[in-house]
Amino acid sequence: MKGFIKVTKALSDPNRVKMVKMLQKKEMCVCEIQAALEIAQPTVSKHLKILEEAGLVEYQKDGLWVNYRLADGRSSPYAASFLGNLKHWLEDDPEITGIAEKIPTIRREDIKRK
Amino acid sequence: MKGFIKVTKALSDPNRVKMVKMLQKKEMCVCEIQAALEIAQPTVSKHLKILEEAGLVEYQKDGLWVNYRLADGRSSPYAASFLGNLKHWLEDDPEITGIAEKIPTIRREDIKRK
DNA sequence: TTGTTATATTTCCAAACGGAAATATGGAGG
DNA sequence: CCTCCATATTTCCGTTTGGAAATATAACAA
Repeated sequence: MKGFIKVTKALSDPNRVKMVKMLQKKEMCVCEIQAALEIAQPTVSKHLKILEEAGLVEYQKDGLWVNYRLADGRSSPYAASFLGNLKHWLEDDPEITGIAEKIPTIRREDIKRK
Repeated sequence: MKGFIKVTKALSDPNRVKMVKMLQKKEMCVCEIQAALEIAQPTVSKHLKILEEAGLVEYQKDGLWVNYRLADGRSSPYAASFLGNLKHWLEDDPEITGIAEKIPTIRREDIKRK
C-alpha cells in the first residue's frame, strides 16, 4: 500500500506531473526544469526528490549538473504502469503542450541565475 | 490536467484506496464502510465525496441508506483506467486483505451508533 | 405532527504540503 | 588553497488536508 500511495501522491501535484511529461521528451538537468516551470530551484529539487522516492524518475550526475530521466520502472510496478499511461495521457493538455513548445528553446548553458 | 489530478489526489489517501478496494467486492452503504474502516461517519462521507467528484464512485439512494458503488468510468477516462488497474493491484496487501475478511461480517442492520 | 435513523455539512484543530529565501554541499578550475 | 557554479538541504510561511465533534438534512414511521 505504501508504495502505491507514494506514486499517487507524487502524481497528485501539477508541477510534478509536468516534470514527468517533460522528461518524456528528454533528459533534463535541474536548472532546465526550473526554467521550463518558472519556479524556484529548491522547489524543483524537492519535487524531484518526491518523484525519485516514488520510483518515477532517476538521475545521473555529470560534473556540476544532475541529469534527471524517467525511471525504468524496476523499483515500483505502480510507477512503471503510471509512466506507461502517462506516455499518451495529457498529450493534448494546454499546460503540457505549452511547456513542450518551450523545452527546445531552453539550453542549460544560457540559463542565468541571480 | 485537472481531471487527472483529481483522480490521483483521490487515490493518494490510504482510506480512500481502501474504500475503492472494498467497493470492488460489493456495493456498500456509508455505515458499512464506516464499520469496516473504523473512522467517524462524517469522515467517511467526506472521503466518498472526493472519490465521487473524481469519477471513481457513484451512489444511489435507497430510503435512508445511500449505497455507493464503483463508477462505470464514463465521467473520467483516468478514473476508468485506475479502477481497472486497481482490480488486480493491492490484492495481497495485508491492509486490504484484512478489510476484505471483515466485510462479510458487517450487516447494516446490526450496526449500532451512539 | 413528532420522533428516529442514515447521511451530509459545518466547524475547528493538528499535521502535511507547496513555495521561496537563506544556507550548505560538492565538483570544477584557477 | 580559494572561488564559482549547480544542486541539495534547511527554515519558515500560508494553504490544504484528514480527522472528529457538533449540527443540519432528509426519509421513514407512528
